[in-house]
Amino acid sequence: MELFLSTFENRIDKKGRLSVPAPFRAVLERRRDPLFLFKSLTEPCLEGCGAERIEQIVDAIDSMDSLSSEVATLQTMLSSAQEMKLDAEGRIMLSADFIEFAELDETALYAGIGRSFQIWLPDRYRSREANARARAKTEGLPSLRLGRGAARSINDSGDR
Amino acid sequence: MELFLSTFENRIDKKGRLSVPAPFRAVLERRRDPLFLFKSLTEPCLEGCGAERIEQIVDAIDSMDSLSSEVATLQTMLSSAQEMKLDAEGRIMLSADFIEFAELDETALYAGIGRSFQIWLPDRYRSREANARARAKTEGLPSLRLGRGAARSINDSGDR
DNA sequence: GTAAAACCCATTGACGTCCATGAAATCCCA
DNA sequence: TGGGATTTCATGGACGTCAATGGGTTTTAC
Repeated sequence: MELFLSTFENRIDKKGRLSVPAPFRAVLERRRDPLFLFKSLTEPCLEGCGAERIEQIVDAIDSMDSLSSEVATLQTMLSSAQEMKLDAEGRIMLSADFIEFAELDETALYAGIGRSFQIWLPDRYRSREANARARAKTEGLPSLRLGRGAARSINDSGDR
Repeated sequence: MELFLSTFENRIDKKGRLSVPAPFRAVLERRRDPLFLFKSLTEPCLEGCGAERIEQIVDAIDSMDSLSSEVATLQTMLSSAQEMKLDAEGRIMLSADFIEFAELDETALYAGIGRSFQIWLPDRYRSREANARARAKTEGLPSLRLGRGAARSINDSGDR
């Protein structure tokens, strides 16, 4: 498995240490990829990704008009990004800044969303999830195209 | 990692000394690169980078119309640039000119933004960051299409 | 001769490393 | 197939190292 999937809830100890779920660690180790965390721009959660995504942001900034507000936005992402070193037990140390931003207390919820994952206050994540499902019922589903160009409806999407 | 990322807050002591964050020092040392600081053209902060980036600016100016006002503006950056010597503890001495320009007092905030970093008055930086986040919420994110083959909107920047 | 800058050393507190514990899942063998 | 043994994983604490900081002393410049 090379994707971040499923959700996990782990405790944050007094020193701010948090175990990375073993399946996520396996993904990072296989890719030989360091782990980066940064503050989400739009939601009260942390985002986790590999170095590749960080480099894309850097390259994007260099190619843009450095006076634009978009650049300022992207720079905000970079300046909140930290390379997280895992200790021998597979834990990361969350800075006070990160904990405060995501309003975490004693437990954190990892939500794998494919090529990256998020870290949430568990209750907040669940209420967001409930909202998303409710929206899907009332507003219908967003369009989802799977595979190359094939326009499939979601319901008859084959699984892998 | 050869990029400047994350933020750090360090004190400026009575003698005007300021520690460079250890991760930033590591980047410069690995590249055997001296550190340059210059006044930002657009914001009340200092910009820090290695010699390589200074040379890029020089080259860019050389390729422009030397009579244009843009060149005069860019030359302002160069004329404010100073090579910073680190003492044995990894500190730099900020000139009174730099301190006044960025309106620094007792603490300075380093903000890593990829190939360079900035030095801000902490409160001023945080309010600017809050603005960027508010903008991201209302105006949406800069389009960054990630992943293989997906059309990268940002100027389909190639690699570095 | 004076002031500023470079150099050297001490302190402290945060962070990384190492080790111990306990729980849960898996494996193995009867 | 059940039960015991082993491994994996999450968690907690102790300790050592290094970065940040502050102060003192020597050297340099004017």
